[in-house]
Amino acid sequence: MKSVAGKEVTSPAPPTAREEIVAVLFDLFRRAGYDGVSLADISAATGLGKSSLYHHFPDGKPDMAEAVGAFALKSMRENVFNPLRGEGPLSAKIAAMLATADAMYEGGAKPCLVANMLPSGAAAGPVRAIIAEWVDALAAALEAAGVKPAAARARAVEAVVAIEGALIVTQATSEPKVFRDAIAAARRALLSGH
Amino acid sequence: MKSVAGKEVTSPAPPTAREEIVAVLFDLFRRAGYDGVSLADISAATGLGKSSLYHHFPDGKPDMAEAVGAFALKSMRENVFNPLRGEGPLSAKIAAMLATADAMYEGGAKPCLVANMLPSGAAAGPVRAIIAEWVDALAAALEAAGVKPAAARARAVEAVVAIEGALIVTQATSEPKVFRDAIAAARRALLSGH
DNA sequence: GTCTATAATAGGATAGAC
DNA sequence: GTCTATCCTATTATAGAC
Repeated sequence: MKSVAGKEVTSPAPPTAREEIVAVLFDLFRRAGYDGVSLADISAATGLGKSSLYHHFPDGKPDMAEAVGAFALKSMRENVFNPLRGEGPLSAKIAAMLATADAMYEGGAKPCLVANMLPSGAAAGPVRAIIAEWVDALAAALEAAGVKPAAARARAVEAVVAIEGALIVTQATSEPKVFRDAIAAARRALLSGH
Repeated sequence: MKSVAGKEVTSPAPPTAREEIVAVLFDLFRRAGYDGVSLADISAATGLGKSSLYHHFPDGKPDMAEAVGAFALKSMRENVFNPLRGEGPLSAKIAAMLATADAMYEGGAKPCLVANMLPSGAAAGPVRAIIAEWVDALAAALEAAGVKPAAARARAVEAVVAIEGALIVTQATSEPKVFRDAIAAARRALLSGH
């Protein structure tokens, strides 16, 4: 059993050492941002010396950020985006997505990697992809349930915006209720008319 | 004429040197976050040597962050929160607030200081106050227009969440439409029933 | 109030042994 | 694959002249 992004998942293959390290890096970068994490921090959190880190990530910190971005994107695809594309009623798919998101962000207690990587510009590709694919997957699910493309896209954007905004406001205020309410509001907005 | 937070404002008194510096610091910190800005960056942006900076901010970078936080809070109070508390119809107050916010964030092109200061924890007091007072001011305006306290607060939080989230998503996607749509949606949500 | 010069430290990165 | 030791640079901060 491995703990990834705050959600327990089972792995088809035993995780490599590198994957274990990346999970630790993910936690560091999403909490403090790229510029807020030093190699000393990483060394302490992983228990590895700097040279060991350079063995796994030859290009150093930027390399680590890319690995974390790819890890986060893969994790979002598997746990959040793909379930939206499956069969079944829209309400079930939305409920599954929101439950997973709630778990990943630990009810708003943990910030979003996307938000905290933005100022540095590190791993910009995966960061952009996470948002873009989230919107795409949501819009596709709404369309599959009969919502017109333009409206589906608008609702999808609004939902992702609400979740990202709620994470910022929850971090700023330490009020988990803000995140809970945002999840509930997103569910209502996404399912209105179903 | 001075340019502050992207919005032209007139000052009752001539701005002190320190205030001019803080305006530059504000721009740096909100773009790159506390950890993404070095004294060398600040020296280059202000044209001042490091010793001059320590003359104005004896405690160094944390001192600068506090000054920027206080500046941002003051700016938000004067330009965003206070207008919400005045007389007049709700629609006018909301319109004024959204127009000012749109100008300050330059249509979503510039990020929010709050979001980018969060990971470091610098200036946490002012950062928290900006969000809390924004919600309070909005809720008060809604209540003054007859909305029940609980509903007013919920709508106020949703509006601030939508704006903060739209700034994140706009930064991530470089799609200014996301921010424009969020402003429009916030206006509709805040005025529903008026 | 600003400058030049200088510390002192932290940060990122590498070499080479095991 | 990990370690110790080392290197170089950036970064923060201070001293003292003007």
